[in-house]
Amino acid sequence: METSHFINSIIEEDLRSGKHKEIITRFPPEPNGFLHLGHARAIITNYTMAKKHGGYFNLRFDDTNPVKEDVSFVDAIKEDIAWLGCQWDNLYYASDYFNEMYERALLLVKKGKAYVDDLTPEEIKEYRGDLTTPGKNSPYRNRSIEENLELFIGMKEGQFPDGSRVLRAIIDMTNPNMNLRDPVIYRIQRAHHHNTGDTWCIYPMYDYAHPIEDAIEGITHSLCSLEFEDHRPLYDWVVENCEMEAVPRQIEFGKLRISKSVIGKRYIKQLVDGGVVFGWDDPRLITLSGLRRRGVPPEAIRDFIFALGLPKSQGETEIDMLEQVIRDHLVMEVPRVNAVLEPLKLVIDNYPEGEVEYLECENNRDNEALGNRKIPFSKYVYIEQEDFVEEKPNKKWKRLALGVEVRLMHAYFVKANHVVKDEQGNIIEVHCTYDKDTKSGSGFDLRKPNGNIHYIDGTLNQIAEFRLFDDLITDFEDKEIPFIEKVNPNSMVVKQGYFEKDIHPEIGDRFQFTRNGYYAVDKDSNKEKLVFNRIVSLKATYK
RNA sequence: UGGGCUAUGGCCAAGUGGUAAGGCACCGGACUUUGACUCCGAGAUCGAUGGUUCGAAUCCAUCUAGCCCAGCCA
Repeated sequence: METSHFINSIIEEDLRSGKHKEIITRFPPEPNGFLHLGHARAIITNYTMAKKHGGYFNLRFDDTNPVKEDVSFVDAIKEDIAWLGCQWDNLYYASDYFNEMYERALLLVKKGKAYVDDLTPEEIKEYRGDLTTPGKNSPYRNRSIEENLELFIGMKEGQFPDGSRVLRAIIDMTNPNMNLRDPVIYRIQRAHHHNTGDTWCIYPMYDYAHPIEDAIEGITHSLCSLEFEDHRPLYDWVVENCEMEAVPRQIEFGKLRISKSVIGKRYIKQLVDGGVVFGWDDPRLITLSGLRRRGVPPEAIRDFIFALGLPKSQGETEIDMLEQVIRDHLVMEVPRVNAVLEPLKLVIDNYPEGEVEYLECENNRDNEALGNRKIPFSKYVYIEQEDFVEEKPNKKWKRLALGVEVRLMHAYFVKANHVVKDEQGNIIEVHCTYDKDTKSGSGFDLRKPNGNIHYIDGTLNQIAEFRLFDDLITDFEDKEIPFIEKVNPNSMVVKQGYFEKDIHPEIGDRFQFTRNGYYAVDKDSNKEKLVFNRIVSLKATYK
């Protein structure tokens, strides 16, 4: 798979020039939510860059803020990454480095590069200035090194209440880059940490912790998204002033955006917490667990990510592209079977009552390796309601209609003669006659049918539930409407219909339903009923 | 209005001075026991303007538009 983006070029240049002998990358999720498609880009990119150049790839949980994080996410994140096929070489936690971070902070204080500030959060904000106004130095900025040392140690020893003081880097309060206006690097926060328990009551801030984590692990290229570009000078400042031996390089790439979908963790969380969806693994979500449950193969996700490249531009990719990559993956790989989602009974008047034929049927016409199977056929069958109309509407109609002959795929030509309706005028039965000379496989070619439709035998079948998914969110443009009110009430439509009798799939198994789409067996299936998720429909040039 | 970044057909994206790859979508057409698949074909002068050059999407200048930054979040 082609990966010739600008980051790849930088890496190859670093290898060629001898700057690095091996490439070490990392994926540093914060364990505070589930992974989504956007993370997939980061994971796959980091993994691929390391593996392609013979290096290694670390998974590191960026757990520097215990009040926001939870172990429950750790296992889910690991599962998602493994599912994507990006097995990490090392598993680390930022919290493993708390001690070293603390020592390096001490070093900064001793070098006169950091100070303890007693300003309240509100005051810090005031002193920081704004986008066009330079900040002012904190009155505590010129404390002596000794005093700073004592106070910072005091912070660590738990002598001060939460939020009463912070450690700040001494950089430049007038810098046009807000990140350099004496950034806070340690805060006091008495919270139980999932990894370090109650050992610490001070926790490092991301901007301080991250470069140290990278340097400790010898990360050569620290990839992140565009919003951290402004943080790079601070990243470099920390590496240099903390005197880290290894010098990782931060490189930023654009975030992934997908049309007609929500990708932000906080938006997805709203949907989950609001009970709008089943959970983080709802098939309508583009979380990795949601995509997995829906039936999307991980290879398709990787191809999709590669197909997009790794730009710094800020576009939004149409979801159709993802869907097409998924189809491309499934078309040759999965069996093509039959299902009827909205059944209409077809009675073949001249077919003997009680007789059953088992007809030969390929599992995938374009992939013989998938073998054959037999499907039953008898006097009563179900076809899709949308495959019949009383009067053929136009020349392009390639389905059944009164007086029209079509082929029931793998079986015979049938011609519709009359219908039976209920009191409300709904068609409940279509009566037709079949021509026994037209049996599939017989080589009959004296007439062309008006199309080919599929069917499920009227009694030899199993009932199934089909879940069809549509856009979760509508009205993306309207910024006035609260996000949660934009949820599409028809984002999931459930149909009860029939599936072939002799196929007994496992959860997660994927199929193409002829003339309909790709489906996967959902975990809600049970002995009484199969439940299928529609992964993606077949392309339709009619309708 | 301070700083950082981005700008190639409807969407994504190659291209880094030599005369616009590819994918998705769309529109034609062929094939077809899935209106699927497959296969042909159509479609941009590169945000704007001005300059440098024999020659520019690629270099320079100016402008315009969009995104990000004022957490003791990551």
